[in-house]
Amino acid sequence: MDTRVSDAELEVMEVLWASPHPLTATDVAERIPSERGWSLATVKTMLSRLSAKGAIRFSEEGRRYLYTAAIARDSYVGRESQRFVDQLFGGRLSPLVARLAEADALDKDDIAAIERILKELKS
Amino acid sequence: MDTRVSDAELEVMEVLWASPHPLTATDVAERIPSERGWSLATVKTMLSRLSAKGAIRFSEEGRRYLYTAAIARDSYVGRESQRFVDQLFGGRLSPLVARLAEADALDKDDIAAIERILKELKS
DNA sequence: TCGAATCGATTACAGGCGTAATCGAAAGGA
DNA sequence: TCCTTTCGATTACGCCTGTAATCGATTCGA
Repeated sequence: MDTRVSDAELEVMEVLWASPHPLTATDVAERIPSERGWSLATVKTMLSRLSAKGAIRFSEEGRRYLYTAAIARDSYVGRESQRFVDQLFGGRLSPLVARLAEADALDKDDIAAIERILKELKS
Repeated sequence: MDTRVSDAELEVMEVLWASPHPLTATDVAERIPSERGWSLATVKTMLSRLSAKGAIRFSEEGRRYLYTAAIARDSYVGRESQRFVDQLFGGRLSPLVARLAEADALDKDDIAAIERILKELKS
């Protein structure tokens, strides 16, 4: 349903989403960007909490668990995006675009990509 | 700096941002959407916390305080938007647009508005 | 065989958040 | 002059988060 994950938990989700196959806790820890500076224990806590909230699943492989994401990145990100524009922009995307445009946060490529998407939409 | 406010606190900020003049705690409480169902005490807690984090200011009017936002909505929203696209879309807006487009979250008007903004940008 | 390493589970602990109730001081009404 | 109301400040309290340490069980290496 509307499972939400914290910022730190999201880091773990990204690792699982990026992997084509299930990962052990150690595997996950190894793939967490080192800037995070997490201990293995911390990663294990995240995995437990994510299991508890149903965002990931695991199967047992001997004494170890193999974790996989239980929700798709696309749908998670879609829900969060909707939520975001609802909360700050009354559900409309254009004010967000305007805000980022003013802040020079859009480069040529990004702009071109957006235009392509919109053109496609209208056809 | 990078003051962040919680969802509930944001509700209070919106009230202050929407008012052309300072408001007392009671004024704020009256303007909070009633679906929230907050008691006056809750609103006062929010005001204290927001003051503590520097998001709002107050001046004393007799025994009461008159509150005003200390940060502009525009800049707050700008920072949060940047943060959001950085976190979920690697800093690019187009994947967000794509995601919302797929979810049919864009209506004709919104699309037209976005196109206008982009056209303006390129000129 | 036996100590070391490793596993997931449990516990820890401070700070933030949502949602108030209570408190002492002041002001206002009768 | 009191009692009531109202103000901001302080306290409450349970859940979530970030960041682990510890524990009992198992496995692995020597």
